[in-house]
Amino acid sequence: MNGCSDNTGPMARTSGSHSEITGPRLREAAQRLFARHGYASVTMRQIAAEVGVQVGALYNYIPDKQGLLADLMRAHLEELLAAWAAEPRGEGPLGALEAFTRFHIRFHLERPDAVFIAYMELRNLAPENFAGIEALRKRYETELEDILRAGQAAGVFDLPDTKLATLAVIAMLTGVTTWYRDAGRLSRERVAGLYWDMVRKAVAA
Amino acid sequence: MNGCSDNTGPMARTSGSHSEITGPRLREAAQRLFARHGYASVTMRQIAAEVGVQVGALYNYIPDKQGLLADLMRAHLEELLAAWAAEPRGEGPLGALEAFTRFHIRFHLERPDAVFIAYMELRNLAPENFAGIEALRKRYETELEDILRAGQAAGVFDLPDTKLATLAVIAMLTGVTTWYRDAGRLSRERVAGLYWDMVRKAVAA
DNA sequence: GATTGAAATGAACGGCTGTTCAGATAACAC
DNA sequence: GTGTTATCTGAACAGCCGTTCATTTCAATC
Repeated sequence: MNGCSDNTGPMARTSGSHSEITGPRLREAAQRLFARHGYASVTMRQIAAEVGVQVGALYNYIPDKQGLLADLMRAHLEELLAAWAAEPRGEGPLGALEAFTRFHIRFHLERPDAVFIAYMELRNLAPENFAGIEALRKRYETELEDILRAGQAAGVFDLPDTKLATLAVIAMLTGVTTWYRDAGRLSRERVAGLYWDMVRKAVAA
Repeated sequence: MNGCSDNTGPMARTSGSHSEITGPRLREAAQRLFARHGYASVTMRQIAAEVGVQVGALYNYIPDKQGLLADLMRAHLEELLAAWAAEPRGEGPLGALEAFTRFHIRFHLERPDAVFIAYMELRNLAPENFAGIEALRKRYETELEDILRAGQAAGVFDLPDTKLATLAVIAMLTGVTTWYRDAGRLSRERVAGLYWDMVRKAVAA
């Protein structure tokens, strides 16, 4: 009689095994809430309510709140690196830079919550978690830096300081997540094209 | 016998009037702690300890924690607008854009804590505070947008979407605060120059 | 030297925090 | 139909949260 999402009465596992349901739902709820209100402001009870479960049940899936945050960030960054690794590049440094630009904007606009967390909650990571996650972030940065360096070496780009240019381009591109809305006047492809215009000109020789 | 900073014994006002000292010190401590650990993670007791005072004393200077955050952000943004209003502009849209670029980087690098708070703690503002502060932020954005629009009209810039270009440039410039360190290899002037090179090329006709 | 009032103390308030765990429940294996 | 095991409940824990306030302290004023 009680459906899976009918929590009007006391129960433990109402129908079928929930282990494969609750785990993902927990991560989705936490991601949404962390992005919306910030890690420190979100309580485990809020997350539990969103999942439709009591607080204690969450600890069947996570070691603690801090571990949950670290897992979310690590998963996001690893997905980012894997997706970029699988992304087709254009020809030469210019083609690679265009591929990176369009990929970065597309990937980030598809995961606003995960992006928000990855950029805003670094300071809430315990030191032992911070190191590994910062390393992943660095690896992604290096992907762009390599492209810029290759273009500089080939004389296609004019960048007096490759490292600074890397950070400037990434900051500019990531900024799109702070204002873009699906209901806005610009499509994602149009936005990516406009950003690519600016990036191309900014690094051009 | 008891110095001002000697808090080994019970006392209320050990020497001189503290009202003109404690207020600013409270704001400085809060700004530093909010920037470092995030608004939600910082407790009033931490702030009080930093000031060298008991918790209750803080409430002689602020209405509540939320009001403290709002005051810090409003003060920062008003200072930003006032400083830009007093900044000498170069000639024409290109000169104005260079002035804005160099001003933005200089101003932001001089106040890393305030900048961090202004960009990261917006979601921790109560709705009634958010509206006013968002309006100030918008006013600053408009300053850059006006420059770009003027340059576009004059044919000096080539910007298919002025609004998007505004947000892209601001994001790129503000990003400098996330990596710049005084002990690094680049001076602030050098950094501003390198960013100006990229901005100039990115918007160029 | 007595009075005043700003400023700080120290303790208290109710409520919320992350986390734990014994016990209840229901799906599954046999 | 019995036993096992994964899963969840419900309650509890100790501790911290923002905020308040009666009281104390002391520079300034008369």
